[in-house]
Amino acid sequence: MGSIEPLGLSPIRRPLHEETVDRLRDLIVQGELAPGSRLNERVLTARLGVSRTPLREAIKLLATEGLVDLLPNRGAVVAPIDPARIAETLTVMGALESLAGELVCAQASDESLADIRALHYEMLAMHARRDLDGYFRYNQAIHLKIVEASRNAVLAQTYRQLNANVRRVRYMANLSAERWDAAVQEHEAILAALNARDAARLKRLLRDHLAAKLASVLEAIGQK
Amino acid sequence: MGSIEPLGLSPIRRPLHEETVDRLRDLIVQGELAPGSRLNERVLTARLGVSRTPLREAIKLLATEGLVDLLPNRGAVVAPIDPARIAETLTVMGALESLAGELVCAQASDESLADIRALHYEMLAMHARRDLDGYFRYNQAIHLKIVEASRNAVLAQTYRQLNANVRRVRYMANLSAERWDAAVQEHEAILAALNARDAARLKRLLRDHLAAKLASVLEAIGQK
DNA sequence: GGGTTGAATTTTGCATGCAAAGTGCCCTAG
DNA sequence: CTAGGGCACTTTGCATGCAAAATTCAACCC
Repeated sequence: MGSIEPLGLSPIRRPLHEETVDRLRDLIVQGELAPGSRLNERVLTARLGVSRTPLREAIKLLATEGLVDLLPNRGAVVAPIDPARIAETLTVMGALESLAGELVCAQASDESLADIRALHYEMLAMHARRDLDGYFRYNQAIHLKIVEASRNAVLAQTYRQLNANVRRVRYMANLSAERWDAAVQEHEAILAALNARDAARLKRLLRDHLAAKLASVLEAIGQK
Repeated sequence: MGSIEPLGLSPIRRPLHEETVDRLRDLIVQGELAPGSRLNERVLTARLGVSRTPLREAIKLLATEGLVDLLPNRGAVVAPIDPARIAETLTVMGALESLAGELVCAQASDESLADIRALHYEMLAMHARRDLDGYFRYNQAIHLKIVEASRNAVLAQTYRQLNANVRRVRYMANLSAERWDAAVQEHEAILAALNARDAARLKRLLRDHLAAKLASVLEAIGQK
């Protein structure tokens, strides 16, 4: 029954196609593969060190995430960053986070809330020392944590999927100082509502927060 | 520039993997491939008349939709119908429809609303003649149409994806007469709010309607 | 000189081959 | 008769082969 693990060494290889999806997604999200650029299979197999089969499976998965566009008989390109689509995505994410907030107030464990609080203060620290990258990381982590604390796996997965598409603009959009400060204020309010488990208020705050992010992101894109 | 279409004849073949995703999804949604049954590649290639490559791509896509579970090195199985997961999914769909209702009131064209009205009356006809299958079809069509009328493609796609998973229970759950009548009443109210473009009311109605469906579905599953 | 055609090359889409992991059956030992 | 081990078969995961579609590029015609 229980097979013997070879001495702590856990050579449980993840399937190649999974690994490839993640690596390719990272390349796209971080902008290393620019929006609009073609995904040449030969080039990518060389770059990623996998054969075409798992690569193609990965490309098709990312197409359903909206990160790449499939052109029949002509391969795939990194999906362009379409402001309208980003706006649509953030609208949906707003509704999802809003639902998450409601669920969190109703049923999240105190430990989850404590985790979120901790992340919040880490984020404040990053803001204090004007570390934008660090701030983004903790900001992301907080929103993800809220969604996960909702104890609704479908919600969390849907949110993560949409999020990949939005994260791409991060690397283009350098927050204005005012917007940054305002966002931190909004997070303070969110944390307060979370502590009070005030579902109605939290819902509204999260939704407004996402709406503000939408405005900020669109402005940043517009400048490009 | 504009290439000439070969005389109206449009022999544009869809990619095989796409075709395969759709066919396989139908088999699963309609229960022809029972929950828990293994997806043997050799068997399915024979049944669908495609080779393993597009089939495997299709299976991986359906895995992200949650219709199949991937077991590394042991293939794939049709995802079991998990009441908890169905509940989670319907909760998320409720939030999405609620958002859709809001958007529809704000910005849908009068034509879209007219389409929905028409579908509504078709559905009433099916209810009148106690045609459950026809009723389900129009019911589905109405909900999809609402989501599409929101003019948010991301919302629509997300909704459709979640919906596939829920449609499976349809074929198991034979609505009680009371619940059926109640659902029709709810639809009447929804249509009224839609006509009045009363966003707040529509939001609430759609959310409650989904919640009621959730209860009904869970009960039906419970009986199995 | 500009535009068009067409042949060579590249690239994709799908099929199939090969090795490793998994499964089950049978035989044997107790 | 049951439990265990080993061997053969099946199935998956990944790599590669092959044909068709698309792209490129250059010669040619007007």
